[in-house]
Amino acid sequence: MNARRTSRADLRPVTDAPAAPEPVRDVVMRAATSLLATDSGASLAEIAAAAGVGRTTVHRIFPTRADLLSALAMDALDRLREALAAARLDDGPAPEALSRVVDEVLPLADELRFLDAGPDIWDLPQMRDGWWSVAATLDALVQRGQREGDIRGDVPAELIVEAFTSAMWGVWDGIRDGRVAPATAARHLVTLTLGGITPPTKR
Amino acid sequence: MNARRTSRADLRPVTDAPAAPEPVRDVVMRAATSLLATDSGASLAEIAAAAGVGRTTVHRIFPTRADLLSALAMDALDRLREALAAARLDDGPAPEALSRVVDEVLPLADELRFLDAGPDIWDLPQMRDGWWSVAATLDALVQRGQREGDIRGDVPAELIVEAFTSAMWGVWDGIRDGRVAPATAARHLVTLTLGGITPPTKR
DNA sequence: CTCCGGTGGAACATCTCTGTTCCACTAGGA
DNA sequence: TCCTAGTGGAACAGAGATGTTCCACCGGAG
Repeated sequence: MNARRTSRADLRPVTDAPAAPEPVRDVVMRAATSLLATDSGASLAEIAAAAGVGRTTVHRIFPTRADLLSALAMDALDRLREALAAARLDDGPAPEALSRVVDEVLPLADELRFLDAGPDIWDLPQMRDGWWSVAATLDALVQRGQREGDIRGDVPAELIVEAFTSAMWGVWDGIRDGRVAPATAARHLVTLTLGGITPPTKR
Repeated sequence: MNARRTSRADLRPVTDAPAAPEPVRDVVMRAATSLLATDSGASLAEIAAAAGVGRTTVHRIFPTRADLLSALAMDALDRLREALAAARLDDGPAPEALSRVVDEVLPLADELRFLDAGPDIWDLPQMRDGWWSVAATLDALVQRGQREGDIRGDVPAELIVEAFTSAMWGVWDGIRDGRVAPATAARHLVTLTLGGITPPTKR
């Protein structure tokens, strides 16, 4: 399959690349991501309509609804893992790494927002496992920070990770609903996470 | 209706109060609360079964599913408002009031957890309005703290409230799923909220 | 031009949930 | 004892969604 695609591409002159037609699969997934973000109960018919394709076509690519959700979940997890990789969790002091996590993950809001929608997605074992592994990665980061004395040790790492990730979800929501300014959200979230609400002058 | 109930009660001797039979309505609401907390899509049939009553009876009390959800939402908001009242938001420094909020609200997890389940509940205008007013109350508290110099002013109040409430939701989840120890959760959450993750020794 | 893969549309069976109606039963009060 | 309100069960219609099948169409490759 890959070979065939490659050979076809090679036949074309590289110069006037005719705006490679986006695979239908991707169009459907984008539409689903965007639709499910605001309406977790969106039916396959609605998703198909939003993607501009027939319901039959959706069904040909994703035989069941679970297949579609699963593909979306895998995609989301991939992006998340890429973001964590880009944050270089093992480099430098843990708090700085956490700050990079915010910078890398927060912009993904549009593509991950749909996750908070339905429980259907979290019912997928792959999703639970994948998320668990992400949380475990962050756990390890926080624990490293605690060992190295850069993160307070009097609060369990799991609770820190839980509060941290939840705060990020909340800020996503706030951005979506217009309660939080997108541009400065990352910086403020980092400030809060590192220093809490106590003003710097009072410590 | 109220009068009739009162007069009946008055006829009984107060001494051997025969364990007043719990109104069916309350039984149903409790069952629904508990069931929806883990399965937002629970059908009325499942809820009725969990409550130990017939589906017909549920339907007699709550003509439509929306009526039931609405009643649950109102109940949850009432409890939340009571908790905020008990936290005496206007007394003393704002950070201490916030800390009391955690102490009062966190134990409500069992009764409020079902809120994170379905979007159905948040679609109710009463729920959105009610929650909005709760958030506004917290906003005001944070702003007071900022005016009085007890809460940092370089982060918008809405973002603080957003991150704070989200962290609380997250800790609820963590408790439910066994990732977070219930007994110490409130204290740790307060510690994090006030001081962030930076160890006290490093400031 | 012809063929053919991919597509869209229509129709269908099936399932599940909701909301409604009707009837039988039972416990407690008059 | 009889009556009645409240209840539970069964059955029904309707709505919506899913998954399947079949067929017509179109555009590009040969």
